[in-house]
Amino acid sequence: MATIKEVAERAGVAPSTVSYVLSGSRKISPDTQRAVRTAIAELGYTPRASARTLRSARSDVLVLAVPRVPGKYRAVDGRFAIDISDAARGHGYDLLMMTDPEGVGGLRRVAGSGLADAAVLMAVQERDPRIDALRALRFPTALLGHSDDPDLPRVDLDWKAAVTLAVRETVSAGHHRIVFLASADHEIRARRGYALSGLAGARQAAADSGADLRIHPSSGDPGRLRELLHRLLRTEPAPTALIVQHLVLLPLVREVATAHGLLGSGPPAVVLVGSLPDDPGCLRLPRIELPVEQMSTAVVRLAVEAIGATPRTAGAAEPVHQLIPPRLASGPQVPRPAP
Amino acid sequence: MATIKEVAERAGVAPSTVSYVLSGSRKISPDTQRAVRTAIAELGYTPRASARTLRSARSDVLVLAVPRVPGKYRAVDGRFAIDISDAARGHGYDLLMMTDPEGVGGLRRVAGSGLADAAVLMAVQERDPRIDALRALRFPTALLGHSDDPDLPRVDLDWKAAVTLAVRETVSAGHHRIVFLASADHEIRARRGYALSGLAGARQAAADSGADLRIHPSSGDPGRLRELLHRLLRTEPAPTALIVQHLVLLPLVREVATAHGLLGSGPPAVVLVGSLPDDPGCLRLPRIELPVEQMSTAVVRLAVEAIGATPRTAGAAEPVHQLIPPRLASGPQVPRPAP
DNA sequence: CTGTTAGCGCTTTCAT
DNA sequence: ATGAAAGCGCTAACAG
Repeated sequence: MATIKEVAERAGVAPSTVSYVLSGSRKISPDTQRAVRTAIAELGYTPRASARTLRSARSDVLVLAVPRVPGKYRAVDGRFAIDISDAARGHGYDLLMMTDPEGVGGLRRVAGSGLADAAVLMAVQERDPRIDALRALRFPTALLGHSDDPDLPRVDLDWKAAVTLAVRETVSAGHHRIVFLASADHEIRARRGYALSGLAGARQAAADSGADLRIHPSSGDPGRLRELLHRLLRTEPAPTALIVQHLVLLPLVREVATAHGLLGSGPPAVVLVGSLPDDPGCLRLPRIELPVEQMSTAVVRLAVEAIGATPRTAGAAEPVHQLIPPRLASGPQVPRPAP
Repeated sequence: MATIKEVAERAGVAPSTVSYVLSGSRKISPDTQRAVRTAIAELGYTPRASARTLRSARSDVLVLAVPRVPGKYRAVDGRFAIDISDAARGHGYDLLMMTDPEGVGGLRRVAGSGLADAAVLMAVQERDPRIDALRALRFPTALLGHSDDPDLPRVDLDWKAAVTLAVRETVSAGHHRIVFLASADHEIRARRGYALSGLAGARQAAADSGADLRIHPSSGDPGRLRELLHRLLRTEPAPTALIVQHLVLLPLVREVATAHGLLGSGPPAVVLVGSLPDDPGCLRLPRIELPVEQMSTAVVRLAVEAIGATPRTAGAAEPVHQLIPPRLASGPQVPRPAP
């Protein structure tokens, strides 16, 4: 409601002085400071974001492109949205959601209109059209998740190391016959980064440890997955531990694992890779969590840095590719196999 | 990059004409239209949001206040954020997240700065300070969830009817001894709307149906809840069905229910109230889902209507309190009790 | 049917 | 240490 002019009048100074008090970019006498601050408080003045943005060409807003598949819902998306919003506030930015039901148009509009200063792209696919659109606009961008694109800064969990770590922990607990339930077959066919890296990690861990690691893609279809799991766990000699990267159907996995004695009254011989922090469904299982908060902080930092870098230093330094090292969640340990 | 002036020059018209072509608020000849649209396309022109907002005092942005409890995470919040973003786009609005780690300051700043035109408040508490702040600014607001406040439009699931429906369905399937696991005791003590309404629904359903409905608050503590559930399900004569409103620890509930034979190879005698749509953890259970999409659409509509209503019709008509009627999710039915 | 023009509220030179 | 004033890009009232 109140404008900078009204504040200035009430404080008996020029509008520019009020502006300088607010921005701190000029030395102002203590007396004037006090007068201005009093007037601001009395009028409940808040600067108009639009005027400030129009003038300064900075909106202090980031836009988050959330992937959206109608009918499907991935809990991880909402979780990142919230954590990234927190991280953005920590850098002085607000976060605008772009759920993009209209394809790439929404993002282009927000970027082109100056509504946001930079974009964070989630769950990037190979040859993502959103990347092309933002690049065409020379819009500062940071990626969350795997991507082929070598030019943009990005952050991801080191999925290969994560699976390797899970296998290593399971082997050191004494397990020799282990099933690794990898990402779903459709994710592998789509060449998703986490899916391929997970597989690579499993293969390497198998070679390194010499354990009998039975690697198998999961399935997005509950019926198929149930059948598959029964088959894998029934195989003789029976596996004593199960490592799961495909967590979407975790309840089903639990059910089958329970039937085969891997879960029950004793400590669970099921290890999760990439679970959501604080997910009550995972609390009692040994696991490597998706470091959502850490990844959010990191990707926001990259996006903000890209704002300063883009105009002048057009791709000067090499882009940052930040792989977060996995950590075993504190709490439940991988149990030794039954004797 | 390009401005309206450049478009105008290229099309050989005045800037205002370009503006009118864009807004459609004036009749423009087909020839001029074409020339302008061509110029827009060639230049890749996107109007500056800040200039438009400064001029028109409308930002076409809604702000969503997401409640945030450090260390806790409720999957439902992220889900609503995404669905509300979709709904907002459907009304021509973008959605700004406000995760409010700084308390109520962020919301006040966004409202006061004109960054957003209206607010949607999630998970409103009794005597919510955010409501006071927004009311002081006369900022258009709509609420999602229960609230004491009678003055603001709001949307919620009709939790009382939901629990009543769950009980009715369970009774008509032939169950006579039923346990209702209500919200957690701390939620009831905090007088959360969904908790109290759920209890009320259960009491009324018990009275109406004459069934042996054992109503009990849940617990947020896993250890306590496990013990409680064992006790409730062990009581003789043994209950044949379990209705659950407290879903946070559902995996634990499943575990105990399985041990008592309510879940297993046969159809599940566990009924959920307020589960998230598409949650793989709930797919096989009979349930009344939280109608997230419907609620999101409704609350966005109320927020948008509040924008038009506030300036002139200051609280003219009575505020809308929209209770969404519950529906049994298609799919699994409540099974008859074992003979 | 189209053009001219006056600001919206702020930041930032330039001037003192 | 402070003021004065230009102008960011757009919309809408006014003027043909």
